[in-house]
Amino acid sequence: MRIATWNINSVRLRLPQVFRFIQEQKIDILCLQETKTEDQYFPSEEFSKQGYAHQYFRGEKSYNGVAIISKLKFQENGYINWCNKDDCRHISVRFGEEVELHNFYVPAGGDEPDIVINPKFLHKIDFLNEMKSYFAEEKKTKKILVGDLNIAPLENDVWSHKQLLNVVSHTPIETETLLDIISSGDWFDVMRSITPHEEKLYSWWSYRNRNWEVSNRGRRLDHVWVSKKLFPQVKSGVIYRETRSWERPSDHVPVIIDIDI
DNA sequence: ATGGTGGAAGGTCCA
Repeated sequence: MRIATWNINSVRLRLPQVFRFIQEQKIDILCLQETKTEDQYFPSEEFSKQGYAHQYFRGEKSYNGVAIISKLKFQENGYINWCNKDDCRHISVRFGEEVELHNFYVPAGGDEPDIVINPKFLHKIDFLNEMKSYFAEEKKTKKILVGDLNIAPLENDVWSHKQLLNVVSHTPIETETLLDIISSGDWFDVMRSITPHEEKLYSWWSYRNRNWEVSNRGRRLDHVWVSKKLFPQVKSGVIYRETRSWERPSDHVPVIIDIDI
């Protein structure tokens, strides 16, 4: 089974890229973030025609929005309004032999990494703390967690650890909290579990850098985690960099895993 | 220290 996660930054604008990706890469389950559209405008029929009949999505106008589209049948598991906000940052489904799949879009957090003066950063930290208590509680269920977590937790998840230490996405309070969620929830960070920590890994390159490929100032903001007992079933994982060179690309690229389920 | 670009809007907010 092939599962992918991709922050698409408008699913309607980039529908052709999504189709190209899921066809070429033979994706079974695709998790999208930043769909940026209300449910009534989600391109549901178009996905059905491509063979992805099973869908669960939750969006709003202009901002946020998550979707799971699948060739395989699943049951809707629901969603959580983290931080008591109905802002469409999470959905989950159950498929196969009782496997839970969570799709997250964690708040970006604004520019200023200070919870006192920046409410967006406070929201991000609160969101992470809620994730931590939620996943630390129940570890028996087999789980997969994917999404744009808007944090690059390790030194080689950014182009310059030193220069980004005070930049939102790589500050100690964020990276430490994210690593804490991973360890207290018995998660495996798939891409890092199969890649030496000395090796740079990025899934996002800013639009503001015109020559993104040459400057290569990326960050690993997009993640796939699996619960400990599922990890032996993971066969491969890849960050699919190619899409960043496509016409009118998203600033994020997909992360793909193959897992025996 | 600043600004650079892109999306949904049709203001500006957000990333």
